[in-house]
This record gives sequence, structure tokens and C-alpha cells, in this order.
Amino acid sequence: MAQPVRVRFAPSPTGSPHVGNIRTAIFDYLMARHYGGTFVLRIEDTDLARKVDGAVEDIMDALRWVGIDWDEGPEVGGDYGPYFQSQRLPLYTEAARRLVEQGDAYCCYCSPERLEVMRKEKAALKQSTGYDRHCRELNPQERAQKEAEGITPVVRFKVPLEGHTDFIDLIYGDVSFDHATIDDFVMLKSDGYPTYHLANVVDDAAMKITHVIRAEEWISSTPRHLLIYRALGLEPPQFVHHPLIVGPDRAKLSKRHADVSLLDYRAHGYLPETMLNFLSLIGWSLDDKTEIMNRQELIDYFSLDRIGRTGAIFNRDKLDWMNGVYIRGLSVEDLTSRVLPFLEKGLPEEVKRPVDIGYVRQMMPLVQERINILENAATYADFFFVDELEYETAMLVGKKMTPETALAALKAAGERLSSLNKFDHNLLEDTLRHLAGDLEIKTGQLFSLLRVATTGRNATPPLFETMAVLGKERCMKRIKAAITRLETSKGL
RNA sequence: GGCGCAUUCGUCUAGCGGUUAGGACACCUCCCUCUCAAGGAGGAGAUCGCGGGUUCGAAUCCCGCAUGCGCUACCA
Repeated sequence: MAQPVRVRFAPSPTGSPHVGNIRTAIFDYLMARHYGGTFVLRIEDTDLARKVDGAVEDIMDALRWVGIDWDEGPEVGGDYGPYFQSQRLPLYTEAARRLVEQGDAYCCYCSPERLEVMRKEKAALKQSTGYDRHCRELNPQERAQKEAEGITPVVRFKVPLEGHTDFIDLIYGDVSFDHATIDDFVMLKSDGYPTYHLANVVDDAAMKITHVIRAEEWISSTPRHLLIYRALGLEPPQFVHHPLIVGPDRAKLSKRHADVSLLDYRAHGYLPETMLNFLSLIGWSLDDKTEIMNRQELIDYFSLDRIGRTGAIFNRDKLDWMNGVYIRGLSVEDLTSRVLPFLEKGLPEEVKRPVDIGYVRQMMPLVQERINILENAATYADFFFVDELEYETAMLVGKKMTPETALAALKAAGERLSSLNKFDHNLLEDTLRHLAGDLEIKTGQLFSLLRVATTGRNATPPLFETMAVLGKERCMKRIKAAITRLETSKGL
């Protein structure tokens, strides 16, 4: 790179941070960190109508959660601020004024109603629905007339009628657009705010952005931006368009495709390291085998030329798998503190709060390799916490067992276990294996029975470890309850 | 309708003129095993959208077509 890399992530605060946008931010971030450049966060709040309260905070929250920090932008400042477009209005109006003055733009007095009618008419004639340039050649008297009527105009760019604008996209290669297909787009709205087209050009130039990294949906408007750069006598940056994240139907990922906000994933218990890794891999790959990469590795290995060109479906199954990989890689202490909030929230109401962290720490090794998503810990491990187990009594009677043999085995187990002075899993295993032998039933039969009796489940972590964590008191109580169940429910 | 971009297993992808088209997720089988996971070993799964070229040779280069997606707002 000839000059120091300066990239920006420029979200519009119109809602919760979309994973697609965060993925763009990740590319920006990796690019900046890889080349030792600067990562700028700029808020494009030029649409008053769509602005959502709290969206800026959510975006920053999401970025910080996945570990993306910005060198310039809100809360950190920088030499090219302010970093909110709503605070840079004079820059845009001045640029628009200049363009009008030099004949590259003009004021348009058309009402939204007229534009709508025009579009309908053109659509009916199967023509492109772009602006018909009605106000492009108004004479001075006509303009004065419109002004006198009190109409606040918008400013449109005067797109050349002939020729074409070409550019080299670092991902897609040569791209060309005929000017005849570009209409005179609005740069400055009647409320005095700029549109994206004007604002992003003015700011990218002012902030000395070297690479504009954004989603493929922007390719079509890039020639407009280039036209503005040229008219303003500014050097355009390099353009890097990357493919979209799409839903299962291959349409741009949106709300109807379920979870679309990064914060939703946090709420469900996906780890930030998972999201960073997974999102990096949508549309980018290192090679034919490396998938699990931490932040530093992603930074070290990232390069634009390995970004692909085709939209990718957000593969939730693979995300779940990857999250499991990261969960299994956590220390018990770390996992405990991350799981705790999900237990507090997801455990049945009857379980008293706060949840005992020491107890949680003990059970973590048992659930660690059995959950992929933190919130699942609550449903997976609720039997560790509840007082009354809920299960069908018939579950106690396993394969090749009868209510009678099950009852006898349970009573025998209860007796042997009650004499144990410590509930260590090795001791439990030793004791119960012997018991199975004495009872002349298979170990699996006994263990399954005890599993149901102590947990109410058929599938749990290893029985002895589980019983050890539950502790003698809970186990004995549950075995007694199971005995009572078998004694009182005849005819199984 | 116009313009643009894209097209390799179900999904994410590797591949950048010569490979038995590789890997991962999901799926199936087996092993491990007290159940469930995790882990290990296998398996199935892609005539590389279609049709023409170029070339000794094409998933790879070129041209058509088809399909999909994106843009087509005083939204970004």
C-alpha cells in the first residue's frame, strides 16, 4: 500500500446492528489492523425519518462486544471529526452549492406527487423509472417563479447524458456503467440533509479514506459517487465491494430470516469470539482448511484478495458447531462466569436466586461439551437445581426390567449409597458396579435406573460425576422419591 | 422494464490450463462408552448452471443463453 490505510465503517443508526453490517465492520477492522492502518467509525445519521433512538449505542455496543475498537469516531474523537454526519451539514451544503454554481448540479422543484406520477407513467411504458430531468433546464425566470411559490428545492446531480464511468473494484474487477442509465439523483434533500451519495463522498474525501469497503448492493451507485468525486476535483478511494449475506431463499438477509441483529446472538449465548470468527468466514477464506482462527490470526491472515464474489447463506448449523468449539475451549472459570447470567435468566422460577456460583462451577465440566449455545445450559442442566423432578414413572423401568426388579435395585442402591461417607465419583462407580454384580443385572440397567431416579432424564452427563455434583443429600432424596413412585404406581 | 453482478457437494468454501475436484457444517456407519455429548475412523454427497468456442488439454480463458441476486427513493 502506497499510503497508510484508512478505512471506515459507516453505519446508519436505523436499527439494531445487522450481522451483515457487522461483517463489513469486521472486514474494515481486519484490513486496518493487518496493514497497521486506521479504522474510522462514522455515523451516517442523515435520514431523520428512519433514525432510531439508541441505535448508535447498540452499534458501538455490538462492535465492542466482538472486540472491534475504532481509532477515530464517536467517544474516541480524532483529527477528522465530527464523526456524526448530522454535525457536518455545512460541508455538504457547501459542496452542493459549489456543484450548482459550476453547473454540475441543479435545484429541482418537483413535488413527490409529480415524481410518483412520472414513475408510474414511465413504468407503464416499460421505461426506466429514473427522474425525467424536468427541472434540469429551467430558465432563470422559471426558477424565480418556483422560488416565489415558496418551494424548497432538492439539489440533483447533473449526470452527463453520454459517456460512461468505469472503475476497478478490488473484488469484482472492471465495472462499467453508461451514463444514459444513471438518472439525476438527489444529493441534497429539501430538509437540508444530504443523501448518502453526497455525504459519503464528501466525508470519505475529507477523512482521507483510502479503501471503501462495503456490500455489493452499493456497486450500482458507485458511478454516481465517482461522478461527484470528479466534479469536486477529489481523488476517489479504492472500492472494495464484498458479497451479501443472504437468507435460505438467497435474498438479502433480513428480519424475516429470523435473527439478524448481532445482539440477538449475544442474547442467545453465542460467544463474541465465535461471531468474529464465523462472520469473517462469510465471504472470506484463508485456504482450503483453516476455519478456527482467533482475532490475532484473522488480523495476520486477512487479505482482500481472498474475499469471494458470491452471496453466502448464513449457515446456522455451522455457527452452532463453531460456538461449541469455542465453548469447549473455555476454562471452567471463564465458562462459569459466562453461563451464570443465562442460568439466572433461564432456570425455572422455583429455583432460588442468586444461583450458587460454586455449585455452577462444579457442574460446568459436565455441561461444557454438551451445549453449543450458552442459553441451552438452563434447559440442559435444570435437573441440577430443581427440587422436584418431573418425569414419567415408567422411565424408571428400563430394558429387561420390571417394576419389581427396578424397585428392588433402587432400594438396594439406596442402602449402599447411604452408607457412603463421601460422594466421590470413583467411589460411586466402584460401589454401583459391585451392586450390579450382586443384583445380577447389567451395569447399564442399574445405571440407567439411577440416572432417571437422580436426574429425571435418559440422557445426562456421566452418572457418577453427575451424582457427585448433585451430592449425597439430593441423590438420596431423589432415590427415595423414585422408590415411592414405584411403590404407589401399580400396573406399570 | 432498465442497469449491474454472480453461478463448484444440501450449506460455507479450496481451486486461479493438466488434481482420483480438497476441506468444513449437516447427514449415515463403525469405534470409544453407564446414557448423551465430545473425540477417532470411514461413507454417501459436485456430469464444477447450460450451449458454443480457444487449447494437445478447461471448473479454470472467451462468447452467448438461462437462472438468481442487487440497484432502480428527497433510505442507507
